[in-house]
Amino acid sequence: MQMSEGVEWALHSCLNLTWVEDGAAVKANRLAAFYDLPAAYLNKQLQALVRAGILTSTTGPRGGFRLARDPGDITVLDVVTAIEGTEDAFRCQEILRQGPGGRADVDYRRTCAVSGAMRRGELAWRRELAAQTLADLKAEVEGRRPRTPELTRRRFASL
Amino acid sequence: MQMSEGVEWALHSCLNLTWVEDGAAVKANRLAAFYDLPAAYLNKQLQALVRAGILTSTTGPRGGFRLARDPGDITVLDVVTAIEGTEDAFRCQEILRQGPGGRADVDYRRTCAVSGAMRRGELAWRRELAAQTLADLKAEVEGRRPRTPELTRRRFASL
DNA sequence: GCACGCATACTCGGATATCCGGTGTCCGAGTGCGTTGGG
DNA sequence: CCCAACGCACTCGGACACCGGATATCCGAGTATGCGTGC
Repeated sequence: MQMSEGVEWALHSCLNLTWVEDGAAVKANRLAAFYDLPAAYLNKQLQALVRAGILTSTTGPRGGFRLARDPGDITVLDVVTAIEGTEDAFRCQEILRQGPGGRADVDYRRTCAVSGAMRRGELAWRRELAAQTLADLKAEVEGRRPRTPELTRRRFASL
Repeated sequence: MQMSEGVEWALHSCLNLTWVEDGAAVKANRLAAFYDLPAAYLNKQLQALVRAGILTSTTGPRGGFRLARDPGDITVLDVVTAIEGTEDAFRCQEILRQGPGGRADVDYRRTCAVSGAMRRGELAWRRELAAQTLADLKAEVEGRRPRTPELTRRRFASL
């Protein structure tokens, strides 16, 4: 079980977008160059963020990506599910149906004890990720490295 | 991000092992037939449980697998990590190192805010899974379906 | 009758193929900008 | 000088290869059993 590395890229890119001058669109090209990532592949991840309503995209010259809403309204979970999808990591195959007393008309994803235990785990995971917004991360970074906003803008300008 | 289906097999198989007569070993063959699973592949998962110290194996005639310790001392997390491995789903690639002010001598897996957020999420997940033991699941099932122990033993006997 | 040794069948264990989703790349559709020509 | 229309360069968007890990399988190593033989 390993998460797509696109999640890390997406989170950092969204964070960087909180520091650009308000309203300015950033090309996928520059977002990729920021961390020396493959541009075409990062573009694919950004598209997923657009479909999820986290970013908005503009085509043509002076186009690019920008945050679709306030950083305080974007949770870490939003970004993760945009990339990884909404389905749980643990997919109950309902193997109990093949066991003794297994019924075809029972939804074992709800009744199976094993499935329930795993679901509780993922629920805790989601709850924790949903409790943190991009604004929280932004504030944490700025508290630790105050020059980050300026450095970020400068780096984008030089790419 | 999807978990190996072996996790579901392992959890159900361990649960079944809590219901066999004390001290009896069950062949991988029978554990697989219980839910109509591919025997050779389930065997591979059971080996992982043996390496993790959750099961003990005996070769030769009358051999098979049995629980290595009390069901109350086996957590759901133990089984999951035995199959999936101990490393986190989110692997911080430390892309900050390529950004402005990135240092080669800093461990960004500890200092990066994004990495920290993801780590907190997985910690909550682990904590939840570690809070539930096989004994808990066993009790839950027996409370809901009292005839399960008997049915399980009978099914193993008929395979 | 009993004990020992051996052959045997049985089970786990790891090495070996196959398949699928993530990774990486490319070219086409659509659009805003700059230019240029005319009024 | 101002405006409009055109061409163009630019960017996103989705379609197309490639690779590593999960899935699935098989055969060999090791062992407890059961039998046969000798005492």
